[in-house]
Amino acid sequence: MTNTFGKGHHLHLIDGSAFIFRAYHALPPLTRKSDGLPIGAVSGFCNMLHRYVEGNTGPDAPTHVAVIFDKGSHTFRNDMYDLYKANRDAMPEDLRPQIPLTRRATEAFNIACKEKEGYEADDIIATLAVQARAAGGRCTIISSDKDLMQLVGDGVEMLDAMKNKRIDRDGVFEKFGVYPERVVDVQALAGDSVDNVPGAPGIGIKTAALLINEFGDLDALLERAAEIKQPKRRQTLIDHADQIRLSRRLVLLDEATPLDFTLEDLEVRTPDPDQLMPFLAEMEFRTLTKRIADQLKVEMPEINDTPANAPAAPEIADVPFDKAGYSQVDSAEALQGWIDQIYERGYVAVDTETTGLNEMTAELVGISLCVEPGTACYIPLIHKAAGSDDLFGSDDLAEGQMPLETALEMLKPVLEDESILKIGQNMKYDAKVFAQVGITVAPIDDTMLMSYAMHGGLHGHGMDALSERYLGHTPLPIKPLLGSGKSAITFDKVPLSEAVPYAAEDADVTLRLWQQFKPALHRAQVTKVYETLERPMVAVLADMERAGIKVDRDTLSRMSNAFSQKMAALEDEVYTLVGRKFNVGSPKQLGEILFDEMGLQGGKKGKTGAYATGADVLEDLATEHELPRRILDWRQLSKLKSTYTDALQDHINPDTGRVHTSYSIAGASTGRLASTDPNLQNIPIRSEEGRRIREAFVAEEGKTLVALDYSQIELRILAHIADIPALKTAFDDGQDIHAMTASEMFDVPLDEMTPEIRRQAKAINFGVIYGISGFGLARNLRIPRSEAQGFIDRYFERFPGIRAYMDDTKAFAKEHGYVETLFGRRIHTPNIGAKGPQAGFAARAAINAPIQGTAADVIRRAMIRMPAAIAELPAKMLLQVHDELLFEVDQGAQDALIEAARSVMESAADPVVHLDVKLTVDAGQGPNWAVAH
DNA sequence: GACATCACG
DNA sequence: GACGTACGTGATGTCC
Repeated sequence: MTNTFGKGHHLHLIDGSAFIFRAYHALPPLTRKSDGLPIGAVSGFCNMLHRYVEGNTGPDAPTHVAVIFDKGSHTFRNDMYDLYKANRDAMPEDLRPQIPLTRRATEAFNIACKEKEGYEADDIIATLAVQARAAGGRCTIISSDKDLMQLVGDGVEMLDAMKNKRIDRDGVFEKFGVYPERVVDVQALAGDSVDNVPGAPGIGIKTAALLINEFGDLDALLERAAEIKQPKRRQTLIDHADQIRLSRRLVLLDEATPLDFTLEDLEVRTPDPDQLMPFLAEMEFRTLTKRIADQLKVEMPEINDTPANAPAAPEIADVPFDKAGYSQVDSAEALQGWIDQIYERGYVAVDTETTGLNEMTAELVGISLCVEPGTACYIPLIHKAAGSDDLFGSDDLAEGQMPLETALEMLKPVLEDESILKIGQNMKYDAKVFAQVGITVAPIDDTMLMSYAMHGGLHGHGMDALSERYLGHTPLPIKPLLGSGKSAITFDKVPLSEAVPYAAEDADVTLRLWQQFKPALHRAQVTKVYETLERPMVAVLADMERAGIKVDRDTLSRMSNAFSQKMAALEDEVYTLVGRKFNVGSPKQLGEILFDEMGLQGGKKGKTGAYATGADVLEDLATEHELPRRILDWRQLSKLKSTYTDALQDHINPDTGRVHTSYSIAGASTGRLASTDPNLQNIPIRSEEGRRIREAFVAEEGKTLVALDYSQIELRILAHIADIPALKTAFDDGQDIHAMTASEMFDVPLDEMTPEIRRQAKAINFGVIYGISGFGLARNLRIPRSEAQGFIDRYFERFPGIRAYMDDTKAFAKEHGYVETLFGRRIHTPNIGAKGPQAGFAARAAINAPIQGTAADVIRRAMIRMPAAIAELPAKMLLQVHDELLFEVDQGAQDALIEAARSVMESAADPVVHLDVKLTVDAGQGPNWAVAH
């Protein structure tokens, strides 16, 4: 029988989540030998538990112990403040399936394992610690989390297990400058960027402690804030009193969490070999199993991690590609066999076949699965029987297919199962296809994105290229199956005898790439980049693309007609000026007319022997003759009509009435997204005529478009990376950065600044980002090269950090073959050591990449956090344009959306990177994009 | 399919 | 001392 917990008893409370994360990050991504299941965190966790149990001897040993876990992501703190922990990076997806295993591990060690839905582990810990103290016993909290320090004192201590350091009241004072009972007051003022507790802006722990010690406690401080001597500090506290009180409620732990167990239930129990040994053997931890078996003096259990027991782990190179291993699934029984295999392994490579490349209109035709190299299947679902598509033929389905609904019903639980990792190549495509049939695929891994994280800048990341490069195998091409041109067919018309080997092979290739990339990711030190910047984008972008944006066909159509008329008029004028008709859209014909027939000067032929007739050339010629200006006007209209008013109409989805772009995550080498089909990242804005096209991008009835864009993000990042104090100060003071540069460069006081001088300085600022050269600047500003070089020299003189950054970056690229963003994204620069003009290109690209890439990383982080931050609002994120996010929101909720989204965007770098320069976000709203931007 | 041109950040 | 150059994208039309 157990005694009532009380004097003489000693309770240990282990912060389980802290153990897990420490284990996960301390170890390389180990996988279970028999089947590749990610198991690194479980391994580390077990070792830590074991070490903990071993260390519990002597008079100070605990009499009671429990490991406490978090449960659920939504807690009562989110109800108080929806941005609480909103800037947390999502849990790595290879960690998620390991969480339940750490619970099992705890139980296997015969240690109590507690959690409660809607509460953080910290609250349970607080409740138990207070109970133990009230009962007259002692309590040690095994954690280094500063949020728990408020509990210390009167029998409660903390123990940092890694440093083996005990923290008592004096230890807390050392950390916070106050004793435990005032810790929440200090935290409320200082805030916490990790948990996104706002606090008071500009006040850190030191200042907070100073204030609390002076006034006694937080309530007294807020009440008597007017007495604070420093004016700025005084105003901050007065302005943010509510926010500070909210922060205190967020950091204050709930010491009365309702629990369905008592302290007595936590009494220390000795390990039970019959529970522990089978678990360790199942995890295939050889060393640990042996050690514990010896200590418990029991027999070492057999561990079956050999290929005989483990069909999934043969060496990749050993298994040849052979279609004999590819089967067609034609029945529920056969599919169930595959599903059983998937559950045994915990992962599966998936690929979908559809009727087209556009996920919004394409129909699901079949699904392929692979759980082991060389063994894959294809589940055809709606392939048509041969000849069924004849003009008067039937629409019969081919033989040997199971019903679509049955297959989806069976696969849905697998594809949505938290503990089953779904592996794909370009998973955004497959995720969208599955979303169309009501299946939310998660968790996922994506071989295309793994390659992008490791090999960005080196080569493309399409499956065929990856397979050839990393598997030495050329996958079956799709062309012979579908044909080309007018006679091309869709995949549902492909005979099953050809479809099965093609589709199954794709899943096979994907799985093999994954087995190779998964450990390689860690070796290349880009696991973090992949986990935090690549993989989470898949779901975010899939949702945005599926949402689409409403485009008003009538507006476009009317504009198109107007453009046509203007173009026709311009054409007549052009023909009169030239004296005959010709194709105005042909640069070749135009060049010959301008320079050969009319004899205008300045004609330059490019490498193909044709005259250049670009806008810059025509702009120069416009002073000599009327024709170039007409051509320029015509070209502008032609561009707007063909690319925008006409093409955009063809992209309006008939079902949704909206335009759905597709973003490539792995397209641009710097980390930027690219938008295609249609490209919605280059909708006109710079010219007044073009800008009107944005009027056709409208909000749905009763809604409003909201646009938020980062102000000068690349220059701010440059100021941080190159460490330019003058730029930093200017940004922090909200100055006009180009005017400030001009003033500094040309010794003109700000109040005497002219637009012309400012324009030149602006060009220089941008030039710096692009890897400035005298030639390039001269051409851009249309000034002599020597003058441009003079500007650059002066710029370097005024901001010496810039030149150092450029030189350092080039040297780094030469030495390593890549450059890095602040978040660790690597952009390879294979041409950096080349001879000739190539080297110049590569050097400028290397200088630009960390700046452009860091900005891209920042907005990616904002986008990844955005869904959670706006979950409670009637709003959707629709588009990203490099430094801008566009939302659609119910009328009335605009201001709430702007507040939430701006907060996410402005703090997107936190807590991984602390920028010396603050990021600011401008917001606009309106019925259409022209107004909102 | 290459090239020139031009739309965006 | 000469070389040729601003960074990153995608779509369209011409021409071969």
